[in-house]
Amino acid sequence: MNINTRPHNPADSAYSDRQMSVLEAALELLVNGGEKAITTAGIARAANCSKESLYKWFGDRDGILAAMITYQASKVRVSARLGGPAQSPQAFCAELEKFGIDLLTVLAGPTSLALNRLAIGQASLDGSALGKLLIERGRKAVRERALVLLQSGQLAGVLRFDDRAEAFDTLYGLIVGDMHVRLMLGEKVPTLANEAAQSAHMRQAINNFYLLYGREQI
Amino acid sequence: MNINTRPHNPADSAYSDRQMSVLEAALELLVNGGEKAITTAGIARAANCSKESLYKWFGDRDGILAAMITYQASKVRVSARLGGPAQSPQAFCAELEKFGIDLLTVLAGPTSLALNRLAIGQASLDGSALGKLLIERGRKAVRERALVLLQSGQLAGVLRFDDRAEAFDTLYGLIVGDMHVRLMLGEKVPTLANEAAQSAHMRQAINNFYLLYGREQI
DNA sequence: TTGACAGAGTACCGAACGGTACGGTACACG
DNA sequence: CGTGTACCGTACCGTTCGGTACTCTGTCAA
Repeated sequence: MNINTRPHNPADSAYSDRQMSVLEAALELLVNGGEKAITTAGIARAANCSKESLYKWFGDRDGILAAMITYQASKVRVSARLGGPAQSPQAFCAELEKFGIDLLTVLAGPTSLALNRLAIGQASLDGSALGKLLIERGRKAVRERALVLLQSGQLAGVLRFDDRAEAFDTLYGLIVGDMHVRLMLGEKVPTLANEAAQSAHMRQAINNFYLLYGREQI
Repeated sequence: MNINTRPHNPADSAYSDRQMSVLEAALELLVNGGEKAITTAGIARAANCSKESLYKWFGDRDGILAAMITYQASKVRVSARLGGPAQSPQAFCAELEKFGIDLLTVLAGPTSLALNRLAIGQASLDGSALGKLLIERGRKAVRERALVLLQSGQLAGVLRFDDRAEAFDTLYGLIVGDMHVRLMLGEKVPTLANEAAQSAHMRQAINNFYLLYGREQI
């Protein structure tokens, strides 16, 4: 059975090399020109393939958009550290800061921004299929990674909390704030302009998080 | 030559009653059907006006979208309390909680969500005009309100911080977190499902904020 | 060699949309 | 009463886009 004969199944993340190069071209179009630039003719031209192949592989235009999200999510699959329980507090702090930097880097990346804009622009009163896909494939990954990280911090005696999810929400809010929305709206966020500002913001966020959920009192 | 036929309007509303009713109809279309539903013919049909009038009043389709944002922002103009310096800590806490509830209520409102989706969907690599407008007309208002609120808290001796903007960012992150993005993606956020969950979340956020920026140590 | 097949390239179709033009109507004003 | 004006309703135009069909070329296996 050829791989091409199972097209529009969202759970199927196995794309052929040709299909991946097509999705790559489509992502570049999206990043550079927004949703308006994602036309079937445009993708076919940019990827040197025929429109007929696009429809055979992805079903319809929505299938292409969904495949773009699935493909990009499978590409960014972060190195999910296993939650090793014991480390020094300093090592854990560095781990936490690395997570924060990674989070901001991903959220501010042009491809992530473009896909989030795409899914949000499509959403309406009823739940958006692209939005669901983005949450399932993209957001849950970083959330899971953060949850095991927090748990390892608790086991190592660095952190103290009752509700892991609540602690994660707080951490996320302290790190990201409204930066994500502002970026998606096209604003130039000064916190991310240079390395120094970004590092200062991250230290501030982590410090506040420690004040709230650190084991030692202040 | 100004076409505005309302000489003695309040300086704020630059739109005539007829134009406002048209914008109201356009907003309803947007809320119910997303950006795709904002067609010139659709607006004209829903508002019982002619397409020619639309183009005379707003220039082109983008002008209609911009007018929708401007009009909605002028409508939601919150009662900006003047920063009265002295209150009891309890009164200030209630004020802060009221601000948080208002903030979440506005952000989760269908019209605000639809307009944010619209502006984000239009944004691209270069800054979006709608995004700038939304930030300028919508976001800055609540930010200013929060800043004077925080300052009054500092003057009343309840809060303690060096950088007002930094404190506001923290407060915003604690209250909103990633709820706004999840709502825009179409997710049903359980924190906003019922009054109890919302109130609990708000108390948690305010409490954390006090732990970070309250005057008395814990 | 030949047949099957995947896929590129192109032409085409119908629908929808942005924008314009025009006729008809109500109303204000002199 | 005549004239101008604002505006509605509708018809119309050019363009674009999603989706389909058809032709042609390269590849591979029997």
